[in-house]
Amino acid sequence: MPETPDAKPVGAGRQLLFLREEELRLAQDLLFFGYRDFTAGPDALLAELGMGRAHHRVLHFVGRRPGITVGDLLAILGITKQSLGRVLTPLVEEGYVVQTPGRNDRRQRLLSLTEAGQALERRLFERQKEWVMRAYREAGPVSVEGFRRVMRGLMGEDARTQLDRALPETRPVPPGGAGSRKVA
Amino acid sequence: MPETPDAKPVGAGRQLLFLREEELRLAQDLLFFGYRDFTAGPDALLAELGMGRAHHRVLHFVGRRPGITVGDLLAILGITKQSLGRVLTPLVEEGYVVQTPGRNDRRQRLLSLTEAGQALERRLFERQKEWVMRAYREAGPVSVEGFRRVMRGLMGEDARTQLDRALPETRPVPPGGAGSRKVA
DNA sequence: CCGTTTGGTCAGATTTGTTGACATATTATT
DNA sequence: AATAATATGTCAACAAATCTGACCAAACGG
Repeated sequence: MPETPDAKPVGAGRQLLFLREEELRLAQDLLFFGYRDFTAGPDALLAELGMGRAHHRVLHFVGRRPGITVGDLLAILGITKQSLGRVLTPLVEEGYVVQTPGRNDRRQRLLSLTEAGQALERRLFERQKEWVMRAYREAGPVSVEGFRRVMRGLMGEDARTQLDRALPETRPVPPGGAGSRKVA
Repeated sequence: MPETPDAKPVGAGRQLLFLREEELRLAQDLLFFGYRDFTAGPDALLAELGMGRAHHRVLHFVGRRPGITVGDLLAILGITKQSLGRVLTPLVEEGYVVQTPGRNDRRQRLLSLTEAGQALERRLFERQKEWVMRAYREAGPVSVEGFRRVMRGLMGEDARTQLDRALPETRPVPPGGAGSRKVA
């Protein structure tokens, strides 16, 4: 918390206020341009397949949490089930995503990627990976850590909770193999 | 540049690769959630006025570069003039933006915000300002600098150029006051 | 058995983007 | 002066991704 410039010389206060405002407008610019160009690579690839960004998001989050329920996916994406349906149904029909009934609760349709789904998600990921790695390399590890902290701060409470649940604790690679599939 | 782990023990290499991939997937998550929540505040306000995010972008960039030409705005936004038209025309009709013919080239319609436009843009900005300031405060100045560097790295060449042209060099406040209104 | 939850679906609307074709005014070139 | 190029606007049709509202079916749970 820097000074609240009320008793300060007026010129300096003005300058500080100006800088703060300019700083924040710059943040707006950076987020607009950065996010747009961050998504440009996958967008191009998706367009060739007759898909859009919404499909990518589903592939991404299903890939991230295999066996996720429709309800949880809806909560993460923050959209209605009708909107999700129009993207998810084609993905299932075209063999990118499978739905298996939950064995505790058979109303649930647990979602996971097929081989084709994993392959497609990977192709999309690779594009973004190259792009992000370039930015990370140019900026250096300290900046990357700062980037992560600020981005996390830009998230609302709900999103933070979801992110933490999605990534329990940078789970280390299970040395034995694919053995630790508990809970659900 | 960190090590390029080619001659390293295999286990460590695996681990590094895993972390790198997980790191990058985390970046995807952060950008998705962060950008969404970053825009949520203005979106809500805009909805009340029957406008959308596209209107905000026009108000933002016109406010940032008063007197900008339609062509330059199109280049910044990266959309077609038809798309811009459907957002810009209402903004002009409702008195948020004015078009004044360029005095060098009278084909141009130089865009700037009216008083009402400035007021609206400010209301939108204030919401985002609070949000970003919270994130900035929580993260601290070093992280903010890192955030800026990474975001800039995520931008493509064109966007970087435009950003630099938009903000010639953190122009200092003209000490005389509001006297530098030339051009139009 | 009955109410709730989980998920799906149909229908219609909105916002924001796209192409393509043309029109108008103004500037630049020949 | 005639012609070409540029800056902008506009009409029409279309697509992607969201929304709301209504309704249905299967399965769970008391």
